[in-house]
Amino acid sequence: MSSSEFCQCNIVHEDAVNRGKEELIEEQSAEHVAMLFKVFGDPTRIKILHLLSLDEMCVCDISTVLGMSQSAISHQLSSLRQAGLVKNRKDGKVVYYTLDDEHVLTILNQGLDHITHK
Amino acid sequence: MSSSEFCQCNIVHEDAVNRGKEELIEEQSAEHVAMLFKVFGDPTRIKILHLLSLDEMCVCDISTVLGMSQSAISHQLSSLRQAGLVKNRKDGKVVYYTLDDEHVLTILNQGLDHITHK
DNA sequence: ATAACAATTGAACACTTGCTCATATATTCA
DNA sequence: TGAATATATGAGCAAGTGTTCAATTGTTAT
Repeated sequence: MSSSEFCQCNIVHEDAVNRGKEELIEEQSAEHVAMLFKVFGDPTRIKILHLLSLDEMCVCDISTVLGMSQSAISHQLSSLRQAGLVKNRKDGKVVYYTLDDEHVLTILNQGLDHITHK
Repeated sequence: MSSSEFCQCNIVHEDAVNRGKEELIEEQSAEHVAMLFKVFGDPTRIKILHLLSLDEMCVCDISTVLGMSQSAISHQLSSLRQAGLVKNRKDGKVVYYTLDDEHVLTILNQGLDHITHK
């Protein structure tokens, strides 16, 4: 019933703590998932993902629709690409972006669903 | 086929842009969803949510399991509470936390699913 | 080759975030 | 009441984020 270096409490619930320690998600997984969600955690990126769920779009189209600089959009697309949420194809000077798979859309919709049914 | 103030491109795809503008997610919704995902976008909060999916836990238990200060955990629980992801009940000096609904767990699992099947 | 141009990239900067430390609040018990 | 203690909160700070601005890359057309 002793306390740890991190907690001055005397009444740690041992069974809950032990079970927690056993089944604790791996550090690596926690960071990986957090990184994934972090990418969804910006309104500009949400709007981009939503747009790409409608149709393939080039950088210029997206920046026009969102009323933001092409550079800002390009930076965000870079994040989305790195996170594996979008992919692109090049046609001449123009680069077209699409969602990488529908799993991405599922997560987005889950979020939209959560905020509307609350 | 003209450019806007935000984009120097000459070849905007009008139909894609118009459709995008029509169906564009509302600013408010985009920010709301982003805020939700942002809360999932931290490894500590992921671990807390995962722990709470196993069992109700008090602040002290969580800080013991995660090896983090009680203050740090309390701050994070405050974020989670504000986002409506967890709720608490008070029993004497001890405050027990649980997930607010299983919708929260669904989103978390969706994320875990995504990173493992990739 | 040279100009034009869609997209990318890097640096800089304001702003946000997650922790620590110190303090406050609230409940229990002597 | 006063001491002990579980949790919450506020200030401060190092690290991270999203935008802008300037410069670069890679492709097309003259």
